[in-house]
Amino acid sequence: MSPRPDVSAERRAQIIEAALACFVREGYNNTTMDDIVAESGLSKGSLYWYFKSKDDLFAAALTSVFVDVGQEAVAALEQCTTATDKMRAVARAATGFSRAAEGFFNLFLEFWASSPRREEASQLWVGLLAQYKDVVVEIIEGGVTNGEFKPVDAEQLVWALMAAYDGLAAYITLMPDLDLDRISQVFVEALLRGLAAEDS
Amino acid sequence: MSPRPDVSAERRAQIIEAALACFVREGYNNTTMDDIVAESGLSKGSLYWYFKSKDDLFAAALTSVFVDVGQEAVAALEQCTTATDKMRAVARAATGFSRAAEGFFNLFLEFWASSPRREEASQLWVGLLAQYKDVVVEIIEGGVTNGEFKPVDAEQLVWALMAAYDGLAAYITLMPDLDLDRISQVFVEALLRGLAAEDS
Amino acid sequence: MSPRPDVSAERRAQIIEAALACFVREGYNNTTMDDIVAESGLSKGSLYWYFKSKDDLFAAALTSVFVDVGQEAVAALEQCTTATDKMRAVARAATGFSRAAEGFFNLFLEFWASSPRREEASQLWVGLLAQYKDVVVEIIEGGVTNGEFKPVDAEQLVWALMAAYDGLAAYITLMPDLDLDRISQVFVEALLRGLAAEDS
Amino acid sequence: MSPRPDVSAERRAQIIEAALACFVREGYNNTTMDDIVAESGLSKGSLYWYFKSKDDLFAAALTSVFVDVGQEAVAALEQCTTATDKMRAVARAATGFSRAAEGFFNLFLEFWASSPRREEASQLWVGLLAQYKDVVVEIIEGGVTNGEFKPVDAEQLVWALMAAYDGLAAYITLMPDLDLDRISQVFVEALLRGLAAEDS
DNA sequence: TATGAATGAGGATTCATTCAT
DNA sequence: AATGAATGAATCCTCATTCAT
Repeated sequence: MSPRPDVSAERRAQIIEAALACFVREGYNNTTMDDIVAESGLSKGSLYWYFKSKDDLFAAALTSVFVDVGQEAVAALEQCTTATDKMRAVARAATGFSRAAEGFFNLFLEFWASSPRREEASQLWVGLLAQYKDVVVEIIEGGVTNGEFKPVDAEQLVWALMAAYDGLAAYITLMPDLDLDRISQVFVEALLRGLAAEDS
Repeated sequence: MSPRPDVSAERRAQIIEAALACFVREGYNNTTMDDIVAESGLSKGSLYWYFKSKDDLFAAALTSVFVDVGQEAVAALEQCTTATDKMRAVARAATGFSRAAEGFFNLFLEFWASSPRREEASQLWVGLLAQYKDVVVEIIEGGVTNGEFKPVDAEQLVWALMAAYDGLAAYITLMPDLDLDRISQVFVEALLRGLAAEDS
Repeated sequence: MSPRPDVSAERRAQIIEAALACFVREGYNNTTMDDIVAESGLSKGSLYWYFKSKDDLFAAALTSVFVDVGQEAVAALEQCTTATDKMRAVARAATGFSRAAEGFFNLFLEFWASSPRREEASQLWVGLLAQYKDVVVEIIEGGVTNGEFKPVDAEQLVWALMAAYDGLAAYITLMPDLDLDRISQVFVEALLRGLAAEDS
Repeated sequence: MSPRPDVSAERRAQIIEAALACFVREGYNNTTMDDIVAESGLSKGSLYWYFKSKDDLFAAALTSVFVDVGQEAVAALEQCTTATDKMRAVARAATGFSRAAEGFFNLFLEFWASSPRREEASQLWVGLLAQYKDVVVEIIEGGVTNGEFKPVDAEQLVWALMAAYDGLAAYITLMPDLDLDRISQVFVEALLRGLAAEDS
C-alpha cells in the first residue's frame, strides 16, 4: 500500500547537515529555525516533524559529528606497536580532531550554557570524553607495564592531555593562524621525554 | 563644588558583580537585563547609564575577572629562582585560574559565538592570552639559556600548556569532581621531566 | 496542490486598514504596533510577517491612500472639453482630496520628520506630487495653446495651486469648520479669471 | 540681598534657541531632551527648571518663531498705497515666511499629531492663522471698496492664499530646489489679474 | 538655582513553536 | 508527510521625568 520508499533517514540527515552548517557559521543562539529552513530547502513544519525542538535538533547534530571523528582515530592506533608510537598516533588524531572540531567545541559550550537542561547536556559531552580518555589511559598504562614509561598517574595525565587538545580546538577558532601540527608535535615530544623510562 | 562623592566607580563595580553572578549562573544568552537589574538592586536605566549595552557590560565584566586573576599570578612568580620552580608556580597559578575561571572560559566562548562582532570579541581574549603566553615563554627560554632546560620551541609548547589549563577550566564546569590540583601536578611534573637537561 | 486560498492580499489590506485608522487617530509616533494589533484583530507576529517594520507598514498604508484618490480624479477629467472646465474638475478633485486626505498630509509630514531616512521618505511624496503636477501643467498649457488662456509659466503656477490644496488639507484638520467647497470655488474662479485670454 | 542679576530671561532664550536648532534638525519626536541639553550647554535639571516638559518647551520655542516673523511683515505693508501693491507686498512677505518657516510648519504638524492635547495645540496655530488672515482680508476688501478689485468673497480666498504659502513651506523642505520667488510671483500676478476690476 | 545620577514604564522587534489545511 | 501562515511571550533598549545634593 505504500510504494514510497522511507525517506525519513534521508530527511533527518538533510536537516542535520543544514543545521550544522548554520550552527557553525553563526553559533547556536544566533541561528534561527528560519535559517535552517532556508539552508535545508525544507519547510518549517518538516523540521518540527523530525525534531521536536531546536534544542533537540542541536543535540542530534552535534552528536553526529563526534561519532564520525572517533571512528577514524581508533583505526590509526591499530598499526602502532610501541606505546610511544601509539601516543604519537593519538596526538596526530587529536590534532586532527582539534582541527575538525573547529567550531564544534565552542558550539557545544555555547549550547551547554544556553541549555535549560544543563545537566543533561553535560552528559552528552562527558560520555564522549570518558570514552576517549579510557583509550589513552590504557595506552599509557600499557607503556608503564612493558617498561617503556616511568610509572605515572595515567588517569590524571590524560585529562590534562585531552584538555590541551580541546583548548586548542577553541584557540584555533580565535586564532586561525596557530600551527596546530607544530604545537602538537613539540608538546607530545616533550611529554614523551618526560614519560620515558631512564634507560629507554 | 562637588559635595556629592563620586560613586560611579562603586556603581560600576556593583553592576559588574551582579552581572557576573547572573552570567555565570545562567549563561550569556539566558541572562536578561532584567535579571541583572534584579540582582543589582538598581534600575534598568542605571545599567544603561553606566554601560551602553548588554554586550558592553559583558565585556567589562569578563575583563575585570581576568585582570584580577592575572595580578595574583605575577606576584607568585617573584619568589621563585629556578625556571623549574617558576614553572611549578605558573602551574599552581594556572590551576587557580582554571578553578577561578570556572564558568568564565565557556562564558566567553558563548559570548563570542553569539556576538554580532566576533572579530572584535576575539581580540578581547586573544589579547589576554598573548600576554600570559609571553610571560611563560620567557620563563622557559630563561631555563634553556641557563642550562636548566633542553632547547625547545617554547612558543609552541606554551600554547599547548595554556590550552590545557583553559580546557581544564571548561572540563571543571562539566565534571566538578575532577581533582585539578592532582591533574596539574602530574601534568607539569611530566612536562618538566621532559624539559629537563640530561645532567640536571 | 494548494488547497488553501491565498489570503495574503486580503491580510495585507486588513492590516493596512487597521494601521491607517490608528495612524489617523493618533499620529504616527503615538500609534504603537500593539494598537494596530488590537485594531486589526491579528497578532503581532502576523503584522511582521506581512510588513517588515512599522516604517514599512506606514509607507504601504500611506501609498495605498493616494493611489485610490488619484484614480478617481483622472476619471473625472475625461468628461471635460475646455481647459477651463478641466481646471474646475481638477479643483473639485483637489477639494475632494483635501477632504479625503484629512489627516494624511500632516501624517506624512510627521512621519517624514520622524523618519531616520528622510531622504528616502521624501521620495514617496515627491513622486506623487510630481505626477499630479504634470497632469495639471498639461491642462494649462493646452489652454494656452488653444487660446483659452494667456501665456503663463504653468509649472510654477501649478506648484502654488497644489500647495494650496495641500495646505487646506492641513488646515481642515485644525479647523474642521472651514467650507472647503466654497474656498476652492472662489479660489479657482479668481485664478481662472486671471488666466483667461482677454477676448474670451 | 540678591546682587546676582536675573538671568531667567536669558536662560530661557538660551534654551529655546538650542531646542529650536534640535527640533528643526531632527524633528520633534526624534529630538531627545539630552540632545537639547548637549546643544544648550546647560544641565537636564535646568531645562526642567525653566520648562515643565518637553511639550511645554516645544510650544514656547515654536511660538517664539512666529512672533518674530509676523512683525517684519506688517512693517512692509505701511509703505504701499494701492491694494494691488499691498497684495504684492503680502506675497513677498509670505514668500519670506515660507522660506523662513522651512522646518517649522511641518514641525508644528508633527508636534500637533504627537501631542496628547491636540485641541490645545491647534489653538496655538489657529490663533496665528486667523490673525494673519484678517490683515489680508482687510486689504482685499479695501481694494473692492475703492474699485481696484471686483467683488469677491475675500475671507474664502484668503484661506486658499495662506494655505498655498503654508503648503509651499512644506514643499520646500521636501524639494529644496523649488524657486519660491518665481512661484509666488506667477501665482500672485495671476490672482491679481483675476481680481482686477475690468477697467482698471 | 543648578546638577546629573537614577528611575521605570513603554515600545519595536524577534523567533521558537503550533496547527489548519 | 509536508506546508507556511499565525501566534505571542520574551527581550533589549530609550527617554521623559524626578530628586537628592
